[in-house]
Amino acid sequence: MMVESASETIRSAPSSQNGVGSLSGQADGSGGGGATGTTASGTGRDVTTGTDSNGEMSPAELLHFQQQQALQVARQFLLQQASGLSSPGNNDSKQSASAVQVPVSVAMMSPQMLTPQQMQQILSPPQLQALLQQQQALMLQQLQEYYKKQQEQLHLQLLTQQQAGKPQPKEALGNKQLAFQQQLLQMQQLQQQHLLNLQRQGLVSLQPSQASGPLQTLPQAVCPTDLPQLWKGEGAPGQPAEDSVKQEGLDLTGTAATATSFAAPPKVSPSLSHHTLPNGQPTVLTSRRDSSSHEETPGSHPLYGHGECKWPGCETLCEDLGQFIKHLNTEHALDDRSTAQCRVQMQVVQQLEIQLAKESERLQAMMAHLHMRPSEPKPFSQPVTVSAADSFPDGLVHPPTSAAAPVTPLRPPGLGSASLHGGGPARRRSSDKFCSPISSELAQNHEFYKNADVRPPFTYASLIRQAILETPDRQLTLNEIYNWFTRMFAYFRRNTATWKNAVRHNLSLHKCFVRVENVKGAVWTVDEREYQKRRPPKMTGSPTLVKNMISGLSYGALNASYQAALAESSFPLLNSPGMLNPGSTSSLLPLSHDDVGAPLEPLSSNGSSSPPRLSPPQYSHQVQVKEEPAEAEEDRQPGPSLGAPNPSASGPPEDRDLEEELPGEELS
DNA sequence: TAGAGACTAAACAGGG
DNA sequence: ACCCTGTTTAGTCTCT
Repeated sequence: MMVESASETIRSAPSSQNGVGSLSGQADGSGGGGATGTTASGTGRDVTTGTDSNGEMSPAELLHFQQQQALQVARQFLLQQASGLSSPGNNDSKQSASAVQVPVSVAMMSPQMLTPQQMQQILSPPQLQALLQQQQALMLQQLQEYYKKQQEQLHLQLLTQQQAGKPQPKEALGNKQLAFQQQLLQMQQLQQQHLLNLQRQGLVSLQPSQASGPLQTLPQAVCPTDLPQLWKGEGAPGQPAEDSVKQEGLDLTGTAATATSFAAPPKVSPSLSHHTLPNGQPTVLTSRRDSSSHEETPGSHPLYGHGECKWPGCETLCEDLGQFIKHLNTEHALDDRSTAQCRVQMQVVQQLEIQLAKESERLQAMMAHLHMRPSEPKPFSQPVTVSAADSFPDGLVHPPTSAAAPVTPLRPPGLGSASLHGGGPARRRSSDKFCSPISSELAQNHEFYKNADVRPPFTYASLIRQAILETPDRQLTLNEIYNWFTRMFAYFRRNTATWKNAVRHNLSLHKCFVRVENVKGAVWTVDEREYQKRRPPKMTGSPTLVKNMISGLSYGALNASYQAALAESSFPLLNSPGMLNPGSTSSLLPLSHDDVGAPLEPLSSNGSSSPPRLSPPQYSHQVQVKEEPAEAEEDRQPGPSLGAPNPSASGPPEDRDLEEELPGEELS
């Protein structure tokens, strides 16, 4: 009642989320990256200019200068490319084509007019990589030089102060250190933001090693672990941190709540902002937003969502953003604990990056084995016009691009074509039942769906059936079905009224669901024969299917949050003609057919207990179950629960599906 | 463009 | 009266 009505009110969220999505989509597509980039560096400059009074370039300015320099070099590079276009001996026809067509027009323009996006379209991925790596190395070098300079200066100051025999108050000394450290941290932040911006614009696709390189060098130069010691070493124990917090507090209180969302975090916990990949799904969901939140959702914070603090392991409830900011300042100030947590988080991210690299490699091998020719260079030249926001109108999964961009066009497991359309509860018409086998998909991505607020790309009917079949006696009450939904899918922990209604509707509507009066009440069972009838006899090679096939190849081993992270960068690719043009589609068809046919869900879902083709005995047995559930419960072997993903389910089932899918379809 | 499938919303009824 | 369960209808969207 209350819950229902409450959720009913929440229901309006999706529709509004669509609006948000479109908004962010605009921002993303129409130069949001550039906006974020300038904004990021802008805030950085605002922050830092005050602290640098020695006439030298502030860190922010230095970085800004570096960015400009990078752009200049890139432009020159482009001009060179444009002038040397007469040699179409490039191996990659696509790349050469894009390099030939665009630069000619681009070269007519003033080089300064080139935007990163344009460069991205013009340069081939390797070129971009090389270029940006070069620039990053340069930046790094200069930053380190700057750091050394600052350090020397500081030492000099300290020496002179000591020699002067006037023991400067500890606090003053500490404040100097503090300011210096702040500058360094801001440098890191700015560098990070710069890289993020570049990545966000698709200019950089850092391999894990590459990503960890530049990003880590500075933290190593100014090791985060040293920070607390620095704080404590120079000033009174805890005092500097307190001061800094107070300062931030002043800033926070001084600025409107709208401004706090962005001004506060980097300053309050610099080391945190250095790793904009906080843990877990919530952050993944919001971290993309954080780049533009100051533009569209001023009242948000990457570490704040659903009324609670998303700091790893915190989950403190905060009523509003202001309270959260307070909480952030008090509980997550720059101290040993926070620093340690950040380091842990950093390691988590690195591990994920490594894992991603491995899984990507595996995927490529798999796809290559299946003749999908995946190892083609990523079509970077494809303008990334399909914003992730379009793909995620609900704004739920907005993975950060700060992590290494996926090498292969991956997508989150659960996001079939359906999610491409409306996302959220919006129309997600899809050939869901043709999607990858729900059972294996669920088994492999169980954790993903469980944690990520992503709508599963399955129909209600298939989900209900799955829920029922997962139980030993193949029957569930309505409430148990509800519970299964909420247990298995984070998505269904919201909007309860909507999907529960849909579940009931599906149960009643589809003949494949049979209601059986039990002793305790009514239970629902699945009439597999009817269910199979629902399946159309033949598949066609629709793009949807191909997409589903791609998702069906699945990435079960991937961490859920990282899978979500993969989603964003993969969607544009999936939608790009380069990936799914008719030609490639046709080449994919055979496999897609197989895999898509795999939705012979009974096959994989029930493994041993439910043969691929439902033999009449099997069917009758199921009918029996309905009538005598208790009895059947005993002689039925509890089939491999899909909810508990078994490792074996990830491999063989696919093969089996591939083999038996066709005959299965003839069933109907 | 029509048809089918799917989703959402809502109304209604019966039982506890 | 309220809630849950179940049925039914209607509108809409997407895909073929």
